Amino acid sequence: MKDVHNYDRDPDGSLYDPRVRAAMAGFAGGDPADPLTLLTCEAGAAVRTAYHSVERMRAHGSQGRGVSAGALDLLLRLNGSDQGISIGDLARAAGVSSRNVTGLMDTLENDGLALRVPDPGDRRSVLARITPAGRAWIEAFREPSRLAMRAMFQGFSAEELVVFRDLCLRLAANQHQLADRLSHLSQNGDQP
Amino acid sequence: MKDVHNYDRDPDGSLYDPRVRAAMAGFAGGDPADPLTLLTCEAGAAVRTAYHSVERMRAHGSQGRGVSAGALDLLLRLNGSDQGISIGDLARAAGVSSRNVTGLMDTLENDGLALRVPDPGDRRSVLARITPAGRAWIEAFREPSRLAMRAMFQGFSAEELVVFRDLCLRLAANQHQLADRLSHLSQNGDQP
DNA sequence: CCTTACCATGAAGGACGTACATAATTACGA
DNA sequence: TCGTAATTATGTACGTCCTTCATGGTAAGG
Repeated sequence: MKDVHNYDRDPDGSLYDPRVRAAMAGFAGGDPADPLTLLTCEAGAAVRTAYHSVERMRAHGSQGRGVSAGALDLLLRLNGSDQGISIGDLARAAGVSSRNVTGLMDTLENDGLALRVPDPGDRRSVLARITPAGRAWIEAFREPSRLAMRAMFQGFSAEELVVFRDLCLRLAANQHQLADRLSHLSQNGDQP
Repeated sequence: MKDVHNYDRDPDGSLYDPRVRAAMAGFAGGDPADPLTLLTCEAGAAVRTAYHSVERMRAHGSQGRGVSAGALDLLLRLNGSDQGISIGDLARAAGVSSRNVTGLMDTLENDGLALRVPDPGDRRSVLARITPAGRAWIEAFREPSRLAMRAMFQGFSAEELVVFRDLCLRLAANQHQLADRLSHLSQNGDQP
């Protein structure tokens, strides 16, 4: 499991993964008129790597306390709301299926960190709400998590963090727009 | 599953997710002497979002052709090598357990896209090698994937792609250094 | 030679995520 | 008003990724 992390640096000083580049060169490779394809492939792989790193750190901090990654996501969102959030809204906010949120809420409810209350305005709907125990859990989680996050982003300036967030969300926005277009294409015919 | 994607923009024009910020404000929140913590939390959440976007696009392109995300990762790496790569090396390169790579190789071998050959230099080791069918699969996958990647990173300049890759890998490098330090700490006593 | 370390894999399990079907409820149109 | 369609949460059933621990085969160094 020990990963010999030999990233290299391009002439401009930016990091890259030589193994990824070797793999992608044979894939996106030969066309010199299209250097952007190689770059996008490398960037896509880098996102994957970064995500795994974040998840691993998160696991160290939360999994040891009995809450998994997806459940933590929900709990943090619930912590930002007092009256509760419906299952569907949570699913849309997190970009996952509502069935998934139902399952995560089951585990949170079993642990006593959240509970379901009926939505007074819609009897089909269920509001998920954080419990005092949930808030206490988050409170205990706060400081170690803060330190871990700071360590993860060690060496990042505030400007770099902002740029990073912006690039990540632009990626997500592009994907979403694309997915919408694809689903509309498959629903309708062809030309507008 | 339709996600109403209402990201907002900070005064400087950079994207942020208001729901994440609301959740994180209550968590990393109040301390005005430490604005970086909120930023790091937002950045961490953004990585997660971006990763899911990439995975979803990848699923559209490959899962429909019978190869899952992890297996595709392996196949691309194998495509960059002719004589083959050992299971352990693949695991270290991808940052996952070797057991995991064994399982993914099983599926690739069942599909005929890769095969195992004995390592002439070490009879314990097994070299994973791509087959002609594997290369043909990749060839067929190349053009749709290229288009999808270009669409995903639409609006990204070459410089932004480089910066993005650099930031992602710096994150991964930090995490790795941190994990090493933690494991050493738990192995040894305390002070150096 | 023999102990130690390494390699791939079997076994078992956890977590995330999906699709489809269903019952309850709401919304809307004739 | 009544009936049809849409929405909400959830049951059922899967698939994939990833992990840890245990095991048999092999290499390396004393």
